Amino acid sequence: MNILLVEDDLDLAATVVDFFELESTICDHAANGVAGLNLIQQNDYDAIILDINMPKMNGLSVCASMRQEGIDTPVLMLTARDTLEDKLEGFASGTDDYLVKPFELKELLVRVNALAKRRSGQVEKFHIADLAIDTRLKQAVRNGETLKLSPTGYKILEALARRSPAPVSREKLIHAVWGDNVPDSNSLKVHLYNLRKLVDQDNNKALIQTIGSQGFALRSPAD
Amino acid sequence: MNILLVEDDLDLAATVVDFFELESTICDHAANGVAGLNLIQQNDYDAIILDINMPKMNGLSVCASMRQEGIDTPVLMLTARDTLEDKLEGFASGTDDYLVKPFELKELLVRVNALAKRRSGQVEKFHIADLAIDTRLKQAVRNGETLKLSPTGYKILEALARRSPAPVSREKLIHAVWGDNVPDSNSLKVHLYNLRKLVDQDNNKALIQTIGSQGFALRSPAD
DNA sequence: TCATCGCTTAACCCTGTCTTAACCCGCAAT
DNA sequence: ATTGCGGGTTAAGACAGGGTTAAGCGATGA
Repeated sequence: MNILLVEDDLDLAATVVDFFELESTICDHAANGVAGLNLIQQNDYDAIILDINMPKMNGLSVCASMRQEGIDTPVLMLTARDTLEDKLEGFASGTDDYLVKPFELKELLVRVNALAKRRSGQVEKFHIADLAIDTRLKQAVRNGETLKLSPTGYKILEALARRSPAPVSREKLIHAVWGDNVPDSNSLKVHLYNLRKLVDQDNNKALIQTIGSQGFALRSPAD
Repeated sequence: MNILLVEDDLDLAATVVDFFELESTICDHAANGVAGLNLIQQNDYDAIILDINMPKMNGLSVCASMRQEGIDTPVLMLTARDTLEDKLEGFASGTDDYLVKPFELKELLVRVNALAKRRSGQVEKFHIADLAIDTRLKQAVRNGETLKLSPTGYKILEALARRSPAPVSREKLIHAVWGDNVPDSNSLKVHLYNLRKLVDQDNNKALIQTIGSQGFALRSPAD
């Protein structure tokens, strides 16, 4: 991950940068608003932490400017100002979150992570062996090839992936696919059969496994 | 806008609901976690406010469950618990923001708005492959040529672009174009057909794609 | 006033998908 | 040995979702 900290208190900045690097997050730093805005325009960060009180250009202006330019990177404002008016002003200028100093580093971390995760489109991706499922795009890829799944087939696969490597009972699967309108015959069997053909046929490793009278699991055979 | 409040303190709930309705935001209410989860599964809210301490099912479990099912609606947790551990636990279960009681109604409002706004997007320009959309000028350009879109056609294209490359459901598209005054027949089909003729006809790459029973997506075929 | 444009509507068709009902097998319990 | 059960495999028909067309209507602007 790649974030930017704009903060004129150099001690604090160093602490924050170090802390983020421990979490294997690259953290650029700018010591004033103008320098920060330049970096924002040149790079594509996953999130930005903005101090409000800064020389040259304050955080509110930086945020408003970047929004004006159409940059929608998530912003978290960091400041000692804690009145309601200050917060409202912050959100009015387009910030996504507002944290008051003094703060816990860990809280800053989880808040920034939450912002960044959303930005990437709540990337919910599953990887089971060489199978990748993208829940946002509603598609699955195995061996670099996008699988041509039917709508129902995809739903079953996603439900399996969500619980992987644990087995999913028949009832859970049926509920995941049909909700409460359950078809009255062995439709699920057939869908599973077809799904297996698409997912496992061209491979020596069968990922869709039948577990006793428990249900089905998506995992590599070794596990 | 359409949000959900899950809160067992009925007095507080009534206050919040009233406050949001003043801002012309429809605010559903559930008095416990189980009821809340049901509403979440049945409806598509712009944001959800979750109390943590509740009978039957606490807010953390509600949040974790909905995320498990792939519902990525923004969540704001509301609670009297203010220790760092509590907050970390909240974010670990998948919340987007965390506000400690007692709180100012206005702060709740702007935070919820910030969460909801991020979903609808505040970006002005989109680029999907060789297609460029300018939401300010309300026009789209492909291969250097400005497309002669009808008003409705443009609205559909913009709605698709905002979620690109993820698919957009029929319902979402209809809502984006007509709001609540929904035409009763297959108007959307026809508009999509016409839109495809304008956008994709002169190109080998068809950007407007049909995704199973999920909806439609704007993305290049390779993805 | 007329012409044009865009929107809605209702048909129609086609294709891919879902359901259904078979039949098959192996295993375990009787 | 037999029976029942859980699961796998097929194929056929029904069905729905989506694509395509054309006609009519209202609004808008010349």
